[in-house]
Amino acid sequence: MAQQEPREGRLRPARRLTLTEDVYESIKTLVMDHILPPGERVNIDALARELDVSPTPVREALARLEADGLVRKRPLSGYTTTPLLSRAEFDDLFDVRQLLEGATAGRAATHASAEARQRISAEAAASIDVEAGDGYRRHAAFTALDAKFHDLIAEVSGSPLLRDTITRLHSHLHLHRLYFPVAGAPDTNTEHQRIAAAIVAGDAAAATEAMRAHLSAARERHLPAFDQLPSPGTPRDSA
Amino acid sequence: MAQQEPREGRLRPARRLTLTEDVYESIKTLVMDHILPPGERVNIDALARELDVSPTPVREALARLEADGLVRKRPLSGYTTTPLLSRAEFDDLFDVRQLLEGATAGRAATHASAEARQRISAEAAASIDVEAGDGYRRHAAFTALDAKFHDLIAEVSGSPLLRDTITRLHSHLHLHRLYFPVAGAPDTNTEHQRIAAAIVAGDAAAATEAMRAHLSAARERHLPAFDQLPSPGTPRDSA
DNA sequence: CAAAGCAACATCCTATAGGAAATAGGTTCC
DNA sequence: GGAACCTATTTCCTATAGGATGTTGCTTTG
Repeated sequence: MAQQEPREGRLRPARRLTLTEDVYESIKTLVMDHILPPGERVNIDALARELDVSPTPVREALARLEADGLVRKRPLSGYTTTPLLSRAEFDDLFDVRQLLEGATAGRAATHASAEARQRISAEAAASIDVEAGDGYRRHAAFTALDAKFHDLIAEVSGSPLLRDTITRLHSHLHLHRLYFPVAGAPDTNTEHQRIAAAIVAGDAAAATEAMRAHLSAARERHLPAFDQLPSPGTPRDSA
Repeated sequence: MAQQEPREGRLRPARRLTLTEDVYESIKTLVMDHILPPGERVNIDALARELDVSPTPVREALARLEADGLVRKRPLSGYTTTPLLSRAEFDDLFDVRQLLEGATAGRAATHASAEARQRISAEAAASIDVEAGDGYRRHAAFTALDAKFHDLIAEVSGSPLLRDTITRLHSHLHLHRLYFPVAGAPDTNTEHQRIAAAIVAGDAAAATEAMRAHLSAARERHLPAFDQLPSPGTPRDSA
């Protein structure tokens, strides 16, 4: 077969050694940017053609994405992208985040090394100047920075399992899908700095409280998304 | 090709509609029962021959298992089963369990319906009479019952996401792999009943405390596993 | 005797082909 | 006019083949 040809691959960033890995990231991006709309059916062959690979790695990537909860698979009907968060799922997500991330903040205040505290402090300060670019780019950059800050705290908490558990929630991906226009960036930065200060000071109780308050405020900020969209969380028939 | 032949499949319980699903469960069982030893390389082709299917569904099932954390994939070297829990990972697991399952117990005490409280109470009582069979069978049955009890509380907690998060820890699978001989079954049942009583009484604080105490005690019961095995958690070189 | 280089092997990774089931549309009957 | 049935198409699911790469063992040289 002619598989040794260079082939003008469409989107393939750097060929990380395995095609499946690249395909996995590509599909994740497609889901995030609504190029694959929520609740829509995913055609494996079409996706393979689009990415210019064979269906096999696509299938493998989708299996991983299913375990991540980003797509669902109905036995003989194919894959569909996960619908947007319903209001109940949204509240559930933030309840769990408060539990998990409140714990990471508290642990970070206790366990973090001096160098780690430095990094957190720097990260909280750096996220102020995200003001360039249009609406979407700005939102994407802000979301990425927010995710980085939260992951940094989880990393420093000293519990790899807790960090993995939080990562698997894919909070920022779901929020990004749910709500495009960003609001309250200054508030977010202020809250981040308050969390960082508590961690640097080594006050576990204060760090936990600051994180929980931050998530509570973030939850309120995202709430309008449910009013402006036609019906963000109407569950498709999943018989 | 001759793929429409009935084919005397070796282990294929009921053909749940998709081969991949069955293969997934089969491999999970193989990992649990040490037929695939911890830290060992997994040969895709050999596994496919063993299960009498083509490599494709095996590959797809392994991708899901990797997302679950039961196997690891090194880019061009193949899959390996996850090593047994190290002492640090073991402690980490129970820390996270205390956090998560303490919360489910508390929520269950508050949110559960009357019917749900009934089920929990019955389940805690039923798990007493697990005494038949040889060592391994007895252990497997006990592990399954314990998992069922914990999942029941998670289900009743009213947070689907929290339940999924706990399920993804695969606590019982890891413990099962780590430690074959079971000990302290009566203690476990007593502790379960204490948790159930607190939930039935609707005392959230007591339920949380009972769950955390139970997990703390269970952690102590499992601890000898690290003394008797040669080197349960020695991390293989993972360069 | 040890270390580096080379060659053979095994294994993974990707691509393609074909059968089976579900879905959608049109037609016919009541 | 509506509903049920049938047919055609699309899509998924499984199987097989071949190229590329990593690994291992052996040989050779310093």
